[in-house]
Amino acid sequence: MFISVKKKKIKSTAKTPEATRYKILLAAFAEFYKNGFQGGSINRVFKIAGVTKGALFHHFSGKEALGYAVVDEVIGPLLLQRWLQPVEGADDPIEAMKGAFRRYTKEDIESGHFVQGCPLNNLAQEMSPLDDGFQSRIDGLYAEWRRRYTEALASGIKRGKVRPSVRPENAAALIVAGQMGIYGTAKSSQNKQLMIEAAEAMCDYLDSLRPNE
Amino acid sequence: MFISVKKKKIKSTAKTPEATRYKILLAAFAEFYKNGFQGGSINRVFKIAGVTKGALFHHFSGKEALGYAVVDEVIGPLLLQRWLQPVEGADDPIEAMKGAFRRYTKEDIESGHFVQGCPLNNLAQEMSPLDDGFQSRIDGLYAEWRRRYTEALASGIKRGKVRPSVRPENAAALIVAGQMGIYGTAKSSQNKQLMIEAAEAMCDYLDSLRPNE
Amino acid sequence: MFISVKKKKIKSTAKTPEATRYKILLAAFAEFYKNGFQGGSINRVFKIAGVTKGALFHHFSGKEALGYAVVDEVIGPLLLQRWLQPVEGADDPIEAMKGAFRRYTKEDIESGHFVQGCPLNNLAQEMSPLDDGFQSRIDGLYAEWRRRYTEALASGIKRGKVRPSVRPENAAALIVAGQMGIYGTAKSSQNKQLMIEAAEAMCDYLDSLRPNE
Amino acid sequence: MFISVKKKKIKSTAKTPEATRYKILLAAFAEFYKNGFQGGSINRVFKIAGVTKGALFHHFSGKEALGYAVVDEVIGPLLLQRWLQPVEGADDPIEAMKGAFRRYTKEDIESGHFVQGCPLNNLAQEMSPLDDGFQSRIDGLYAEWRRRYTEALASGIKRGKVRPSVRPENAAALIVAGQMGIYGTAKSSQNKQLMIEAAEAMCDYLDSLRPNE
DNA sequence: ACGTGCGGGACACCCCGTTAGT
DNA sequence: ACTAACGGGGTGTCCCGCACGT
Repeated sequence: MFISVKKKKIKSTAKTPEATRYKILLAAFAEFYKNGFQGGSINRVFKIAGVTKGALFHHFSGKEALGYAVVDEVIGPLLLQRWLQPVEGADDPIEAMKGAFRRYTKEDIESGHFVQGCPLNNLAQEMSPLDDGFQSRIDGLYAEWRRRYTEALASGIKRGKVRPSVRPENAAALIVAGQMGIYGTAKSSQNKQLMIEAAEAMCDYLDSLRPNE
Repeated sequence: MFISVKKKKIKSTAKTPEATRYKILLAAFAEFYKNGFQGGSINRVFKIAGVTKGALFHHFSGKEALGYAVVDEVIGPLLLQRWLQPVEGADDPIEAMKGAFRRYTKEDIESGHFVQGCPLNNLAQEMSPLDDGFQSRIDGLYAEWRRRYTEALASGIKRGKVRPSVRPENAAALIVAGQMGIYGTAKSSQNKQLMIEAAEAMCDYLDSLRPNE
Repeated sequence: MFISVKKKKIKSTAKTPEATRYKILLAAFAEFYKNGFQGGSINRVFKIAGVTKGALFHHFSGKEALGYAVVDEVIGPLLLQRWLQPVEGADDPIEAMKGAFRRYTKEDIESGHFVQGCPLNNLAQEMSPLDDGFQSRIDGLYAEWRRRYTEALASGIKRGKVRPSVRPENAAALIVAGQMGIYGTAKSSQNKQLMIEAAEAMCDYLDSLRPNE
Repeated sequence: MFISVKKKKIKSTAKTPEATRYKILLAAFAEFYKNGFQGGSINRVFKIAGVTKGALFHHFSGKEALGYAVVDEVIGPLLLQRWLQPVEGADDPIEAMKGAFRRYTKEDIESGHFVQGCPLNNLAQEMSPLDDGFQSRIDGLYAEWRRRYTEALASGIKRGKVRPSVRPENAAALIVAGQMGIYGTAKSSQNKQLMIEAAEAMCDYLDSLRPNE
């Protein structure tokens, strides 16, 4: 080499902590979504995120903390946006639930995501009995979900949109559980048709909650 | 030592290969039930089974084969006995389903097993997207389950025990999925009351399939 | 934001570099005293000192330099004050040595410090064969100690307070070594009584250096 | 390659568990002797021993267990052979102690081992305050050492070889402690001459225990 | 049919040090 | 003078599976 050009130190150390942290979070979400929490690898997480091990451990104190952050900061907001906001303040809760349900099952079938199931449900099944931190976080999300559906049904009863003999708590419990079951079934069968069938039956069930005219 | 007496090999190796194999299988079932397949440890399995690693690898070619055998030889028969036989040839399928459902949810609540969920569902959620061997075995079991419930509902329609407008395939899909969801919910909430509520709602749904008289 | 008001940097960084440096030094002393140099953690040091890693590396170029500074600036002065000054210019060196010895063994037994041994000895045992920088510093301190005790004994001989057949170098070597050994024994046995016994024997030895009257 | 010669599987898996175990033990002794227990590396141990990590963890459950085994199975016997057996049943305990002392200090000076100190003392200084398992093992060895020296001195008094005014417990405590101190001093000063001087002073002290004739 | 010494790779954690910035 | 993001490498641990023996 003739002329020794001073290597411009690109060295994109970057110092954009929020962005770095979020890259890690998203990579961890994907890793745990695919391989589960126990099967997920921290080494793969930081490689996929394109950061170093040091950066990961700077932002998260360990695998557990990373998992908790995924629940709190990724899965929670996702749940809120997908399933809770659509029924919030809806005039006809049954219609709103069916709408959200049809929309997202369709989306997940088309994108192929359905074979990996619901991220929240996956973590719930794997980690709830093993780790209290996960258990309380996950149960908190489900409880909130049930609470809002219960409210929506109760206010639907008041406005004559839902049959008065329906007990909102029980129905909400079944709706949420059924949803988990449908996603779980679809995942284990890897069968779109089956998902559609179960979704139709769920819509039939929802319709059965309407007042007999 | 003057005379080397051949030690009489009492060595209660016992030569009961079937029993050995079954001990391993049960220990593996318990281990995977508790920690999942990926989180489960072969080392713990053979220690709990009270055999050596060599014995385990003699009977099963590896962790994967052991997992498959657990599905085929432990979980499958369990499923059959618990959920399929009670509705087999029942006069009133809805009553039979409700009966099985009420009985086993009660049992699992009392024994505390409910916090660990359904063994089949656990494996399904964890391994279906990761391993085709598990996926096909598990889906086979669920498919059989749905098939028999579909049949039971169809024959119920013929005998006037089920409303003719019910589509048996869809209803069976929801019943099976709902069951998974209810067990999953109970596991992640660790809440008996919630399990009872959801079970009640499921029974309401089943009643809604009866003919309007 | 229209007008960017410069936040008045109250920021009590305090700009007291000497104080910061000393806090780090003391924390490092404690950490290395407890866990050894290799087992000691820089991360713990700066956390205990209540400063950041950056501050630590600003004042000390690395772990090694920090360790050296602990020897030079903490352990050295401590040694001087405890063991050297009391015999400095003493009329009866044997009495002075016994006095210092009795006083500090008593103090360390009462405070419980004796179970952690002598900071200098600890570092000496761990690091002398591994690192020349430590070795020369530590040996320097011991050499100074022996030198002063040798002098004290020699001048004691001149003044008739010490038996002339005593070779001051050898006796000083044993006194210093014995002291190390006694602290080491006490530390590994965690036994006060043993420390007292050995200290008594040491005092007997010192008395044996007096002239036979 | 024309003729595919079946590679004779030399594969010296060997299956000589005792030999393997002992190789690991010796390598661990050397590693911990040189770098201390905390600074010592399991990775280096099994590489030096010429075995694999699997073999190491088959024979020892972890670093701690390996360290304990080094104390029990290497250092203990060494201590016994070097310092305890020579005074066992000796007619003149003082002569026997001086003999052992002169012999081994000479050996260690010539071999150069003295710069690494006494293996037992090293571990004692490092680990006694940090780990109860080490502490009790090490203290056990020292206690045994003191016990036997105490006995030897007591029986020496009876036989007129030791001055009756000597308190055997105290003297034994100082002898053992002094020995530790001398080895420690030699190690930290890396100075042969100093070791000889201190050893001479120790012999003088031992002579001072004889009856005044 | 079963026991065990052993192989080697992956994992989570934690460490010390650097550097761009304030 | 001091901060925090970040770089990587090393550590002890544990795991699954093999192969030789009995």
